[in-house]
Amino acid sequence: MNRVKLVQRQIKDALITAALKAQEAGELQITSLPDFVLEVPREKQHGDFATNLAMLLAKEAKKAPRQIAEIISKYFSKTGTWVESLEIAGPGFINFRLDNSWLFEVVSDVLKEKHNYGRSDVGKGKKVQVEFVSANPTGLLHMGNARGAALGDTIANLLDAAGFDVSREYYINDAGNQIHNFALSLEARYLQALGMDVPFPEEGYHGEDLVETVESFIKLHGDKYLQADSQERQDALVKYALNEKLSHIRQVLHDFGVDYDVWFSEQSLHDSGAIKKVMAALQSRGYIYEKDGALWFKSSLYGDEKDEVVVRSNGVPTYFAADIAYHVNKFERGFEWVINLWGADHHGHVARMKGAMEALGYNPDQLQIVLMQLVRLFSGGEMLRMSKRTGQYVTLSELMEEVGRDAARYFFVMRSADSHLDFDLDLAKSESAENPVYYVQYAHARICSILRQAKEAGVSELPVQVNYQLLTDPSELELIRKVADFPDVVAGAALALEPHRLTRYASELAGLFHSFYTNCRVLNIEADLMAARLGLVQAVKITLSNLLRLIGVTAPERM
RNA sequence: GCGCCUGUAGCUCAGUUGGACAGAGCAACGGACUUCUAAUCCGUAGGUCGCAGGUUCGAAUCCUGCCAGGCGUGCCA
Repeated sequence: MNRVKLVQRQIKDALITAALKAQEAGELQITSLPDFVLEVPREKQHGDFATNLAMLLAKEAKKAPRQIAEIISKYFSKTGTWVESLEIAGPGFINFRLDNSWLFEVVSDVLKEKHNYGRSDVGKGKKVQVEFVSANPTGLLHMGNARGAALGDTIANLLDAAGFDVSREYYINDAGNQIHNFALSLEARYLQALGMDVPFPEEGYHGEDLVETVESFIKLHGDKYLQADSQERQDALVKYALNEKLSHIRQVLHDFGVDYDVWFSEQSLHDSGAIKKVMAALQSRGYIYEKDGALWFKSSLYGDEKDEVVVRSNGVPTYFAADIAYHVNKFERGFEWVINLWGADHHGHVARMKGAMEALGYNPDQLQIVLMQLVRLFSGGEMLRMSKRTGQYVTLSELMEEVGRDAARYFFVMRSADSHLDFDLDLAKSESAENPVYYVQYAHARICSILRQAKEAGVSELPVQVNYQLLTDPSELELIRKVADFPDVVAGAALALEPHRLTRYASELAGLFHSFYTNCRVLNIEADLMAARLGLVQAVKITLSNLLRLIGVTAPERM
């Protein structure tokens, strides 16, 4: 259990005891205690913690909140808590001021836990799956995919740190219409490359990368497929290109720091009969009907605007049908929490997907879709227009070349998923104060520099007993307080699936360190104080590096 | 038309289950380097929380209506 939680629980217990005593004494007319909060006030003057208990009791006890607060504090016993003093303030808050000693135990905790500091077991080993990116293997990864990669991977890291059993998965759309278009595009490029004047399909993939794919195909097979049957030619091209595209995607994501546990093929759902099976199940439960020669799922029962086709009149299942089978497969594999990251342009798909799960007897609440809004790229103050259809877009590998992996990952995680992301290329690559990534990394580098010099001076080993009571400067205490919050920040961000809380916390922690750094010297001071500060600085280093690892950003030793 | 997301300081955005005078970074202005990295720190200034109602001890947060922007509304994925 982390220190903050421990301290909070002690105060809450003491509050409950106080309220019950007041009730027994007949001073409070209540039958039950509300779910009150003990929170950290925004204003430092309001103490270390504050509770709204008295205000929540006002109605039932038929007394003014401040009066109730008086009664509760009269019966409040400080023994067994860190509370030094308490006061009644504002409309009826009870504010608590704590003895700073509890903070010093945090430093020892961090030094003991090292790279495990921040981890918790709130997930209780529950099996959770995060599916993200899942870009069509017909082209290169664009900015939307990049944001998905950074967010998805960080969410998975967070869940892992919060004690879930996490699996990362990539769904390969290697079936359906887009593969057909892919085949036609490849064939056209192939024939063009061999000197034939054939038109390029309107709905095809116009990207230059396909020309290169076909060139390497020709290097391998020459004009062997020029005379071949069109179907045979397309099959050979698609097989080759899918493989090439997928290994490329896998490599780029790996370079971005993202590695998957499972790559799941859509085609396998067609081949295994899983789609047919799940359609039959829906049909027998009465959720399917036929209209205009096609089979429809009654998604309008689940808040969808209208019903959705699952099997086209030509007998071919739609993407939606495959997706239903895919999600059934996920639940069959025993995942208790299934998380998907989708672009906001797929939001229309959410209601029917959850509806299909409900129709099949699964709990739709166990399927959670995180929607991310679109990314806009800015350079020189101008927005870069992008179009996937014409193949004109900035790819993930280009972005990494341009701004580096650290800045890219940090920037994508910085904003909450449901806000539009304006990605400023100039800012991301600027090596200056404006760049938030460097601000955080710099704090880590500064600490490493201190520790290097401590080592050279032969003072890096902390004595067995360090007297942290010597840390009394406000900048020291605030810094420790922030370090103490880390486990809760991680657990909270994990459960809410909100990785952007990490970057926010990162800049706060780094900021407090930089203030401490200007206020307090660490080296060449009195030995006992130096030991205490070295301990603190090491604890901050551990916290920063654990934090940056979650975001997928490096913690440099020098800058 | 309908559905989802967004609207908070000049700009980019936080604001966790409703809590005390609404926060940060950048930009602007003024300061701080003979001592552990100035990619830093300290300070000043800046807001009718899109608009109008409602719910309550209390609303940026919940409800209703309206306005603006994005996305969706395919037998595409």
